[in-house]
Amino acid sequence: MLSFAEENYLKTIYHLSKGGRKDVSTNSIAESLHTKPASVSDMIRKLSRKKVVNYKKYQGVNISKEGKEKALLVIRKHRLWEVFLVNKLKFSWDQVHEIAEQLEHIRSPLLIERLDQFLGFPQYDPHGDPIPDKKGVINSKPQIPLCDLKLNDSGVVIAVKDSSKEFLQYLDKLGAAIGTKIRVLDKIAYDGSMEIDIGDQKSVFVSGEVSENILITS
Amino acid sequence: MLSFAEENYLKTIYHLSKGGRKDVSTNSIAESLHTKPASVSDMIRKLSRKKVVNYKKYQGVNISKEGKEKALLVIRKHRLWEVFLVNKLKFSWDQVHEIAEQLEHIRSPLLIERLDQFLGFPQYDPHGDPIPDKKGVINSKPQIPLCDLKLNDSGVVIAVKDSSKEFLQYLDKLGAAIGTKIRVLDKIAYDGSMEIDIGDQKSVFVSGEVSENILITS
DNA sequence: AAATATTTTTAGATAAGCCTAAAAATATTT
DNA sequence: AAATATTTTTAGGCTTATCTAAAAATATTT
Repeated sequence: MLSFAEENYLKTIYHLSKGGRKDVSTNSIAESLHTKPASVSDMIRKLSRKKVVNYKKYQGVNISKEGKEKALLVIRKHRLWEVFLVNKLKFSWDQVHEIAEQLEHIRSPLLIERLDQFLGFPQYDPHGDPIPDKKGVINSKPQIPLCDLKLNDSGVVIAVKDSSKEFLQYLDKLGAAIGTKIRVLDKIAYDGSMEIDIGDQKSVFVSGEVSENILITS
Repeated sequence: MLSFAEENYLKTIYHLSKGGRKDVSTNSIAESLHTKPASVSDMIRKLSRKKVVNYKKYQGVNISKEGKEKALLVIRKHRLWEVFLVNKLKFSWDQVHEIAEQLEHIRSPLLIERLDQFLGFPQYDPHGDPIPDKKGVINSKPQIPLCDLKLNDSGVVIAVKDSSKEFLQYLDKLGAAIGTKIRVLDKIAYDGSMEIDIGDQKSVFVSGEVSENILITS
């Protein structure tokens, strides 16, 4: 059985190996977890002994089949709890991440099954991320970063890449919650920023960084 | 801030100092927590340094005002989560203790407030135990152990002293859930067992141990 | 009250998870 | 390809929470 710390490492390795390529570096794990590379080396050896990652010294790690299943179960729990917090307890989408970080480690398969049922088998969490099923299978709709849209393209906000409080509160302020229609009015080559129309209501400028973190379905 | 382990010790000390008298022995704590007396000595010193218990070597511990508040907050969380599991997720009363043991350590004052509201501000958990309010205040109805009733006395099951799976499943089998009327048909002096009428429906014999763990309101 | 038994504490280990500092391996420059 | 820079690992410590074994204090018998 994995400890809380082991689950957190595994989850991070899973997330990092989605964005980048197969092998994940020690430093990137340390950075994600706000820990030191030396601690990561230790933990990786332990995860390797437990067969949840494949590891060759100095070569980075990649997650094993078994490890991926375990990571996806933690992610499933995290996202289901987020739905609970928002839909049932009326939290806002920027308040739930930290609490779900704790709740995701509660061990009880029956609890998760019942929670899933209680919530009506939701497919997506409040940030638009897909919820893996019991077996870890994810079915996600295609998501395109806002920055990749062409001039005059439009689409609907379907998810966010960054779930930080700060970013979500900024989106709230813009009125660009999930489900909002967005159209590209202008693309500024100089700094990658964009002028966009939000919900056919107002036009605003957003930075390149923001446009990378808003995910659109067309 | 207290660790999970510290919270568990504190909760146990609180419970033990309710049943017995003021000073709680090292051995009794060790027994309750399935740990060794040496470990308890260590932990007590730590809790004492943190001012949540009063401790004089070889004299046992008693919980401080501050410690009692913290213990009651953990108990509040435990009992609210039990209500959630039974009322919302349709768990049976014998399934919830272990899960609540995990959930009680989740740290988020807002979460507990919202959960309380979501559940309709319940006063009692599924085992009949009173739920402390935000400030740790408990208002509990008088509870008398079944074994203290006189011949022909009757009352309603209001709570159970033992919340173990085994005991609760036995009560289910008897049909003696909370709210059930019970009348004393006979008291066997020899071994402390009793013959009782359950819900005006059937008469059964229960052992002295069982009759100590069923709490009645008259 | 002396002897014995019990309880409690201390001493010394162990494992998990983290750290800093130094060494080793790999990558990048020149 | 040699020198330099970066990344990763190892070595050695620290804290928390546990343990066993032994010592010290308290309780109970005789």
